[in-house]
Amino acid sequence: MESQDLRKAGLKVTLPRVKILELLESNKTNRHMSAEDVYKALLEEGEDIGLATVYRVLTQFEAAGLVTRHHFEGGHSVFELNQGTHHDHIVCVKCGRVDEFIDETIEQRQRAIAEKAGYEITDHSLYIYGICAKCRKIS
Amino acid sequence: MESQDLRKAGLKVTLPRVKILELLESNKTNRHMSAEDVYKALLEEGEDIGLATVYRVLTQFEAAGLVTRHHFEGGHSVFELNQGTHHDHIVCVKCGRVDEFIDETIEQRQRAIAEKAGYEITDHSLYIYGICAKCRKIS
DNA sequence: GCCAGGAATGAGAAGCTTTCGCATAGGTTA
DNA sequence: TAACCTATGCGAAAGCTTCTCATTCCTGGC
Repeated sequence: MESQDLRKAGLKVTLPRVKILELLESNKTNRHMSAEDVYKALLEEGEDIGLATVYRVLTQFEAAGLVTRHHFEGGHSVFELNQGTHHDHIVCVKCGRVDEFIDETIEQRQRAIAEKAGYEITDHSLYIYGICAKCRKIS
Repeated sequence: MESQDLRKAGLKVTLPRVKILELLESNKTNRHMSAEDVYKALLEEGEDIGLATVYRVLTQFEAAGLVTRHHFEGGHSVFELNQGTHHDHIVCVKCGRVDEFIDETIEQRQRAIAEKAGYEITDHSLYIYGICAKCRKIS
């Protein structure tokens, strides 16, 4: 039940928040959605939710730790529901396809590097950009 | 001599391009400048170069391989002169300080991951975000 | 179940970075 | 040096994100 998650996060249970959370949880195929994507998907469902609200809600979700915001190249952000474990991303520069991966070796090295540089690590982002198998066949 | 670099890159030797390249080469302390930074620095030098030109020139430099464009969090880009070897970045979220590091282990792992996922790697970006030693003392 | 009060929403305007269009100025090559 | 073509500067415009504010909607208490 989504309303429980919202309450736990200290957020009022409102229709836009429930709908957006439902959408993110149901969207198994494309787990990485931009604010615009979310907005359009809601419109198609017949929900009348403003773009400003989508941004507000997603920002609140991020603050509450429910979603993670990724800054991809091209100047726009995508949001992803936090479920399961941490992972990094490999992005196809041709078709925008996003794959995920986890590599504990890299994670360890990052922690070691931050420590050596005197940093207290708060976050990290690793993106590999490339051309996926499908796009390589085409071109 | 900067004009040689420009010619080699297939770019006409114009005053804005020379000035921007000089600025990037001279700026040893802050090697990561936003377009706005470059624009302001040029104004302070008395050069009358438009912001649009700064963007255009930096984009051309990027295409020519002279500089690299980094997409930091916060929705703006910074540019860095390509000199020496590839490296990644660790950014202080408090004061904006940027340190660099190289880790061959991580590089190797990335290549292996891309290959396994069927990608032909074109680029990658690794940013570690944290709080630097100085900022940790303050707060 | 209903009401009051404060928080959330929607719509449009505004902010920010980045790009575009066009007339003018500036390199370049012969 | 002259003519050609490209680069520049300026303002406008685009794209994403945030803000403003009147209106609507939850929530907790009755």
